[in-house]
Amino acid sequence: MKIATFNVNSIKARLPNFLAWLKEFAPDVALLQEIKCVDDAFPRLEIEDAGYNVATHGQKTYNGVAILSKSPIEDVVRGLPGDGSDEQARYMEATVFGKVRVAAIYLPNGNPLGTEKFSYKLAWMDRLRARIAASLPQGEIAIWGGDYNVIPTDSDVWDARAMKDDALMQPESRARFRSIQHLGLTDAFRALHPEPHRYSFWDYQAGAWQKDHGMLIDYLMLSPQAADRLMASGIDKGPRGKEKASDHTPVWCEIRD
DNA sequence: ATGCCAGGTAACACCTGA
Repeated sequence: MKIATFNVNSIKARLPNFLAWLKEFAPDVALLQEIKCVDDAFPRLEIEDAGYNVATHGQKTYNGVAILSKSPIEDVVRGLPGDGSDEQARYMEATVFGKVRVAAIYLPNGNPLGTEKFSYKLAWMDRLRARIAASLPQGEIAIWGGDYNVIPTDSDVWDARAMKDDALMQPESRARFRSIQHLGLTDAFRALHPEPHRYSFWDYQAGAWQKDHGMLIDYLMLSPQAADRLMASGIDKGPRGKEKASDHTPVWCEIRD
C-alpha cells in the first residue's frame, strides 16, 4: 500500500498537475494539506473520476486538509481534541482499507517569533502530541502524515544560519517534534534514508528550487505496527519541477498489507 | 535589512506562507 503526503498549496490552482500526479504515481492513499477551499468547493468529482474516495476538512482561503483513498474512507474525525473555538482546519483522521488509521496534518507555521502565531504553533503541537499519545495504545497500523512545519535538525535545511530566526528551527519547535517522535513513532523517510540535505519544500522565491535551497518539513510518522510493515519510502521530486508547481513535493511510503 | 514568488480575496492592494 502506497501512502503519500502532499501539501498542494491550493487544490484548485493545482488541479491539472495534481490529477497528472495521481495518475502517474497512483498512491493508494493521499494526505493533502493547504487545499485552501471550503468542502463544497473541493474538486471532488474530478478526483473521484480518477478512482479515489474523498474526505475533506476545509475552510475558506487558508489551510484545509483532505484524505483520498482507493478504498472506502471510514470513521472520519475532523479537528484535534482540545481545539475548542479554534476554527483553523489543520487536522483530520480516517480509517482506510478497513484497518489503517491515517491522519492529515497541517501544523501551524508559527512565524514570526514573539507573536501569538508562535505560541499557537507550540500549543497546537502539544495538542497533537496528546492525540497521538492517546491513540497509540490502541495498537493500530497508524500514520500521521503531513506538513509538520518543523526543520528537525540543521541537516534538514540548505542553510541553518540563514534560517536561524525562523519558527521552524526554534528549539521549542524541535523539542516538541522530538517529543512526538519519542512516543514511539518512526519517520518513514528517515528510517530508510539517513543521508543529510534531502528536502520536501523549496521556496518559490530567489531560485530556491534551481539552487536546491530547500528544507525537509513533510513527514509520514508511523505507529510501531505501521513501522513493522514499512517496505520503502521516498520523496517524489517530480511534481516540484513542473510548471505551476506547489512549493512542496510529495513524501511517500509503502507498507506491507 | 528587505524583497524575491505564489495563491486567495476582493478590488486593481493586502494578507499569508516558510
